[in-house]
Amino acid sequence: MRRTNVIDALKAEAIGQEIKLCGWVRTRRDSKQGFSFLEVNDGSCLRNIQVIAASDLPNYESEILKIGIGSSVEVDGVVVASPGKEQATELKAKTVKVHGFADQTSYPLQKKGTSFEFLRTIAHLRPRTNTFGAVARVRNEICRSIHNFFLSRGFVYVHAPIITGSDCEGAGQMFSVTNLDLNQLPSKEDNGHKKVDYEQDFFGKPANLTVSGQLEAEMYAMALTNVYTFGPTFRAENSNTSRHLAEFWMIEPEMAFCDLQGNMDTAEAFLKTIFSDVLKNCPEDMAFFNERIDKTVIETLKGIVESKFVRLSYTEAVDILTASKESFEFPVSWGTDLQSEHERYLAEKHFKSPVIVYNYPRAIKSFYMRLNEDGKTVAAMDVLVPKVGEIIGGSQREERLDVLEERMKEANLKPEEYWFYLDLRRFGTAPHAGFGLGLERTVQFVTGMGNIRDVIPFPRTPKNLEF
RNA sequence: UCCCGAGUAGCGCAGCGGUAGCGCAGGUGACUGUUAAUCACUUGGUCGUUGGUUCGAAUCCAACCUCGGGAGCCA
Repeated sequence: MRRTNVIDALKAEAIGQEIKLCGWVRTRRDSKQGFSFLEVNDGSCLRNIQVIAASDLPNYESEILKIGIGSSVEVDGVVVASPGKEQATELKAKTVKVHGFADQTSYPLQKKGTSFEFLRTIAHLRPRTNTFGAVARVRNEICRSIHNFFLSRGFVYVHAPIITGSDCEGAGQMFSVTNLDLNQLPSKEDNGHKKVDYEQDFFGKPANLTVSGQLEAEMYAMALTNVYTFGPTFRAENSNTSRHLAEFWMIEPEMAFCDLQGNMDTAEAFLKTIFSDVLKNCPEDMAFFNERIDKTVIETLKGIVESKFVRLSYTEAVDILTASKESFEFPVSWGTDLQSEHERYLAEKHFKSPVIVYNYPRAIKSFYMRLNEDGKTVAAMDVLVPKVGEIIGGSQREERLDVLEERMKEANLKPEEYWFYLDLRRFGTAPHAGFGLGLERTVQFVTGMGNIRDVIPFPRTPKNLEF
């Protein structure tokens, strides 16, 4: 018999069908009238299906009465209309096969209140909870929506490498990749100093995990026009916040013949598509988040889908912040980077909507961002959303060889290590732009989950690598 | 990494100087087309670790570890 998912067995159309259903028991209730109720969940949706197991089943005494939370079962039976108030259908069991019991004295999950902190210590079991099941499904829907958005617009999905040889991508601290014996490192003399001899390492030179796929995406954009990367990214920063991970997923579109304006247009349409897809395709999970996690998520997402993002220059942002009566811990002045509190004020209080800030001072942004005509600012943009803060960071790239070389000197970078990046400007250069979207921050924003460690299956953070 | 706050039964928490308690879970029994079922009884703890103050420390102090909130870095 073909296996049916819980989500399908719950539909009224299923009534009368004979099905096989498999899943994990969330709770068992017994009736002395001669049957037990088993709430079974298989992750296909938030809800459970109620299985009616009658006492005349051959294994009723021996097995069914021993089923507790966490047991896995395979049920053959008929879907019938439920006399109960809480559900339309239920499954009347003809056979109940127990694949595995779960010892109730040691099974850590309960029917009632379990903290996210505790669930992180049992990351192998937490997907069996309502919240983490819903997060997994919404995260999946967001990924589907992202691919749909780009593929339907003719973007090519490019796989950027995970291991990179450029040790100065500039986006943060990197993790080393080596197969040298760390207890017996080969060394060689260099100007009288003993240094690790990387020539003996696997790649013959220092290697790291990528902190961004942007440079690689730019190379493909300069041939395929519109591309995007979607993969894991690594930062070895000692960041202990609810918004940072050492390993996270990032989406980086890169578009040739595109300026900052087009970049902002794409970013806005992109976020709106994701939010509306989730609202449309995950109504049950979103209702759950709205009820249990954050009473405002659905309203917020709907508002964003229907509204236009506020766009203002860095200079205008500084003017607004200076004019505001808000008392900030850090003073605002033109030329310094916006602090978290400033970004939050703009998105949460002043505009109460996503905000795109663009044209930042050149001194506080990366070398590859295109220098504006004023000579003081670069064509950078950050998309700020309430609560999470920066969700997208991007820019139009510097396509002029001489300007780029000048900017690299300012940043103390060695042009020879970026020879391929500079080649793009030598051979058929073109204006281009792109941005990076943090997947986990997007999942956080969409679900209302407060901690980024709870929107990725197995979070990697400083001193945390158990699973 | 910095500034706050917290670590007490499997989980959620109370106790804040005199030697440990509640709810849930687990166990036993009763009851029930039940809905995080309900009711009664019951098992369970070197109070994060190490050291100090004290006649006496879960309670006060110090260091460390872990977690949370905020900051920096950023996505």
